[in-house]
Amino acid sequence: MQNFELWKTDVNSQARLGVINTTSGAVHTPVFCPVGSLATVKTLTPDELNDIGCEMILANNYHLYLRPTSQVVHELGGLHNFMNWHKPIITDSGGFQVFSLSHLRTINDEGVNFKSHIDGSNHFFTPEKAIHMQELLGSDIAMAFDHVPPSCADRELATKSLERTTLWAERCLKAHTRKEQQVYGIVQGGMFSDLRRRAAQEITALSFDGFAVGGLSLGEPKERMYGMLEETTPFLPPDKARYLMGVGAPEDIVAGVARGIDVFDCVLPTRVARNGALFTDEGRKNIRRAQYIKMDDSFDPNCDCYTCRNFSAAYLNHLFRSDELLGMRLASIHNVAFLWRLIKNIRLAITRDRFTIFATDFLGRYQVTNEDKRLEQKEQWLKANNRK
RNA sequence: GGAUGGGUGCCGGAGUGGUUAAUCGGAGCAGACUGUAAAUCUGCCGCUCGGAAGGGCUGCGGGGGUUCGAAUCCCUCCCCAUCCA
Repeated sequence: MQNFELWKTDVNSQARLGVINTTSGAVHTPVFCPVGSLATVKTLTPDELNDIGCEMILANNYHLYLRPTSQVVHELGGLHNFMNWHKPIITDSGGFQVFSLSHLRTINDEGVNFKSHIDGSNHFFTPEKAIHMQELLGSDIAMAFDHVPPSCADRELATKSLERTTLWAERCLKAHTRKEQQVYGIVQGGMFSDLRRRAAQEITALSFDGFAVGGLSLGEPKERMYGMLEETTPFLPPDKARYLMGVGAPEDIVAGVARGIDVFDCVLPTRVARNGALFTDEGRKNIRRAQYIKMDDSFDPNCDCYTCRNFSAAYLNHLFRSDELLGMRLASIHNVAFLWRLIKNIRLAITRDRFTIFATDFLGRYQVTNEDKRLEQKEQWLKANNRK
């Protein structure tokens, strides 16, 4: 059985329909993977994810290595057993933490020295170690250890991280021993078209089971990100799965599929849910708003998720205003279910050769946050948190 | 009746002569969040005109006074808490 089967390509776009075959089962694509870095999709049980329909989730090598440690997870029967999720799991190598915890690490060609955010202890990550630890976790798909540069990286840094990522990719493949576990390589290249192309060519020359596009959606404007995608996916082999890392805003999933992406993962639906924002066909809406205090109807009448079937907007509003934990759970269920419904609709549209019509319709209705506001507030968040 | 301590913006609570439309919490009103150090962060939060910059008005229990200037000092009245009769 092939690791990836391409079933169909849309006639009017690059959208694809396919299936990823893993030892834990099949994953139909396009697919969205909720993120459970610490072996838990925050606030949700595996049963709830199953009820929604989720086919694959993402866990994090770095976080689990620090606690409870990869070895402990291994001794407890592996990640699936440990967290009681028996469908496919993809693990991030820790490459993203090279970016997100950049102030706690130093990097050279050999690897990355992290100062643990938990207790300050030092840990040296190498590509070999990143692969070995993911083998201990027993994920179905392991990611290569990459160097993620910030979106503002200049040409020099983007080139360096690209070269380092290629070097590390080769070492990852060489270190990999578990045949039943797939490994995906990652394309970097910053915000430079030619570097993206070069990275794609270098990485796809290696015998990975699938290919990821990394280093996007890190604060650059959306058009930029879409542009970079367009410079990358044409250089990826059609017979391997393509994974856009860390992307999961509804509009970006649609845009990504249109540009030939099969797999997405993102913390957005669950994080945003914990802060009271719910996805709707018209865009994200804050359930805390005063307008919902007395709304006895379902928050989203178009939604058939557990939350919308059983609770009023007024009740959700109350839970959030009262800081009740159930609010975060119900909102998370809704947001993950919303994305899953989006994925199902996308698949259906591709099947019927109607993807571009669907995409135009969806994007026409879905209100996206103003770019300037996004960037401004993101900056403020970073500033506030760097103080600590 | 007496003693003591108090009365500050929606609430709690700083502030004891100018830099105070008034620190800081909470509540309230909005917004952000993209391979999770995120149940986090940001802005607004007396009234009013303005898109904004900025302007006007009112304001620290009530009234009166001192002062160039008062939430802050003085007088007086009202109210609250505790204690004593």
